[in-house]
Order: sequence, then structure tokens, then C-alpha cells
Amino acid sequence: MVNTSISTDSPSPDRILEAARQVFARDGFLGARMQDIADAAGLNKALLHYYFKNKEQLFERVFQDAFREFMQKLQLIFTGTGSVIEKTEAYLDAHLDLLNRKPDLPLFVINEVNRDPDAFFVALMHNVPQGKSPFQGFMQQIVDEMQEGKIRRMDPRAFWFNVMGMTVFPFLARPMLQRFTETDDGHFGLLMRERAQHLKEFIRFAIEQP
Amino acid sequence: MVNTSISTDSPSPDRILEAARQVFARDGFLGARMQDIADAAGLNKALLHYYFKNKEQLFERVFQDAFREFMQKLQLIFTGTGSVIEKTEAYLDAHLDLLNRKPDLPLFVINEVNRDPDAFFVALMHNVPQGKSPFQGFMQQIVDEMQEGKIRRMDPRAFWFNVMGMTVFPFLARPMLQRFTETDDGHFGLLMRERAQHLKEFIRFAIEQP
DNA sequence: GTCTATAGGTAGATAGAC
DNA sequence: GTCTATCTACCTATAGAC
Repeated sequence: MVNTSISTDSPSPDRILEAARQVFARDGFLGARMQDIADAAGLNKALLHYYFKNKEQLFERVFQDAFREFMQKLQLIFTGTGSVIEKTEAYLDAHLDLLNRKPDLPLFVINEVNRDPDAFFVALMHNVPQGKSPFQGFMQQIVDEMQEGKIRRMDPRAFWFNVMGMTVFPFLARPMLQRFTETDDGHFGLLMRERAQHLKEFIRFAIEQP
Repeated sequence: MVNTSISTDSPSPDRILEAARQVFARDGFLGARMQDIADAAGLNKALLHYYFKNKEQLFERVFQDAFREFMQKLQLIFTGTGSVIEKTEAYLDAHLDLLNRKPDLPLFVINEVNRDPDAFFVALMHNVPQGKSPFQGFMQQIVDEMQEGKIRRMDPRAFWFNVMGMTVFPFLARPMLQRFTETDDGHFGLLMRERAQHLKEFIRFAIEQP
């Protein structure tokens, strides 16, 4: 019989981080209680504070761990070779795969970034130590390809807002969108798994120079 | 000399609602303190509880008031006449105008909907008493125009997720997007004011049958 | 390292005078 | 209607035994 809950034989710090990830993602920073995290990790509050000085520090650690996977993928895609459309499609595959595996991550990240933008900035720099953000190169590449006539002219930032918005928003607004469109959980999940393919076509038509 | 803060001669319930709107939008439901709302409204906690039984009830009232303007506009646009592209463009103008006037509303709404989806559903029904959601008709119209060959074939829900995501997401992820693209407040505001025009073109290319 | 017990502080809600 | 003072509950964090 495999234990499907948080493994009881893993070291305490790991058990705590996994439990904290779940509770913070579900309840947010303010809504999460150290007691709940302790219960989920199978230990008590005092031991939580033994491993992590306070709630804030535990949260920052959980947030950075959660954000790292995303940033590393972005780094890899945007610093690689390929056209704007190829990189955009690689981003769609990578991010939507991550989102479908961890659908509660976006709300978690958005709230933390708005709660403490400076702490987010530190996390960002921590995960992308190189001086220049990988986005800057990508933005320049978009401008270049527009001048070459490969894609339609538009503000590169507006284009990126579009791509990221279409990718992430359904995971943020899921309950509202399901009510609006009368879509049950099963169909919504299907739509999200088909979403990378749909967005590739949608974006290609929107930006490709005929 | 005009008093630019919350008018001190307006009735107390109105002063409270306006103060609560600001504090809830800034701090969220859990982060907001009744003391802060009382201070902002220029009265004390006891009087808050005199007018509104508890924090939850005050919040629900504020949320419904905030959501009503949005739903009424949607109702008007989607039940009117016009093609899918015309209705989409009317939506972009209306929603982006609202978002630019109240940029902190989306995070507020998204969090409330995720915090208590059922309460949101009640608010939705309260603001759109008619049995059928205005979206249902619009979704059907999209399918019809696709069959007529006026616009490209795609899942109508996916299309709507795209439109709404591109519209709302920048206001949810503003601090993150500004860091990513190294855009200061002034330029970001400009991008948002130009956004309706940009999205009209982007979406037209994405869906219009050549 | 792990626990029980508790200190300390905060915030929602109420009692009761005016 | 409006206020001051207070109750009550909860939650983070720590003290201290084992």
C-alpha cells in the first residue's frame, strides 16, 4: 500500500514545504494557518518554528521554490535559438503543461506579487542571476522580425501581454468562466489540455504577415 | 475648497461603502481591517457594526455594487444587435474603459470569486435576474457566424477566454509585467489606454476569415 | 528534534452610556 | 445615531520539559 499523502519518512523540512505549498496555494498567505500546515505535515506548530523562523520566511521559501521552475523554463526558451513564433509556441507548451499540473499556482503568484512586489523582485533576481532578463532579448527579437516584415507591426510588450494573458487567465478566473460559459469541470479541463494547440493557431493568424 | 476625501456630509452608509470599497480593494477581504474602514469613513468600529452586521455582509455589499456596473454593461452589449466582431469591440471599449478607471477591481473580483464561488454565483444571478445568461446567446452567435464562414472555426469558449484574458490579465499581473518588460508606470498606463485599439486589430486578424 | 503549554498581540463583535 | 470600553476568539510565536 503506497502512502498517497505526504510521505511520513521524508525529512521534516521537505514535509513542511510540501504541506505549506498546498495550504498557502489553497488559502493564500493571510488565510493560511500555521496549525493547518503543521497538521498537513504531521507535526506541531512549535516544530514548524524550529525549522522556519516565522510564517513570512516559510512563505517566501515556498514561493521561490514554486516560481523557480517557471523562470528556469522561460530562461531556457527565450535565450535559445528560433523565431518569435517558434519561441512563443515553446512557451505555450511549457507554461500550459506547468499550469495543467499545478492549476492553483497563478492565483498564488499573482497575489504574492501584488502583496509585496519588492519581495517578488528579489525572488526574480535570485532565480535569474544574470544581469539581463531573458525577456529583453526576446522583445528585441520581436522588433527585429517586425522590421524584416516577418510578423505584423505592434508594440512587443502588448504582444507579450496578449500571449501571457490568454495562457494564464483561464486558470485565474476559472470559477467565473465556468459559470459564464456553463462549462463543467471535465469540459474545462479538456479545453485547457487543448489550449496550447488552439493558442498556437490563434496567435499565428494574429501576427503572421500574410 | 472642495473636499477631495470621502465627503463628510454624505450619509454614513454611503461613506462606509466608499471607504470599504477602497480598503477591500487594496487589502483584500482577509487583509482589510474594520478599524481601517472606520478610520477611512471617519467614524468608529461600533458604528460600522450598527450599519452592517458584520465584515462578511459589508464585503458582499461592496462586491455586488462593484460587480453590477460590469455585468450591466455586458448585458447591454451581448443582448444588442451587431456581429461577433462588433460586439467584441464594444466589449473591449467598455471593459477597458472600466478597467482604466478602476484598475484594482480585477484582483478584487478574482479573489472573491475564488474565495467563495457560490456567493459570487448569487451576486451574478442578482445582477442578471433573467433566466438565461447573456453569454449563452453570444456563444451561439459565434457558432452561427463560423458556420456562415464569417469567422474562423474554433471553440467559442476558447475565443472568449482569449478576449477576456488579453483584456483583464495586464491589470492583474501589472507589477510582474512591468518588471519583465521594464516598463514604468507612465508607459504602462499609456499602453493600457491604447489597448482597446490594439486588441481590436489583433483579434480581427486572429478570427476574420480572409 | 519533538513535544505541551502558554504568552502576547490583534481584530471582529458587543454592551451600554449619551 | 454615535461614541468609549470591553469581551471574546483566534493565531503567531516562544518557553521549557523530554
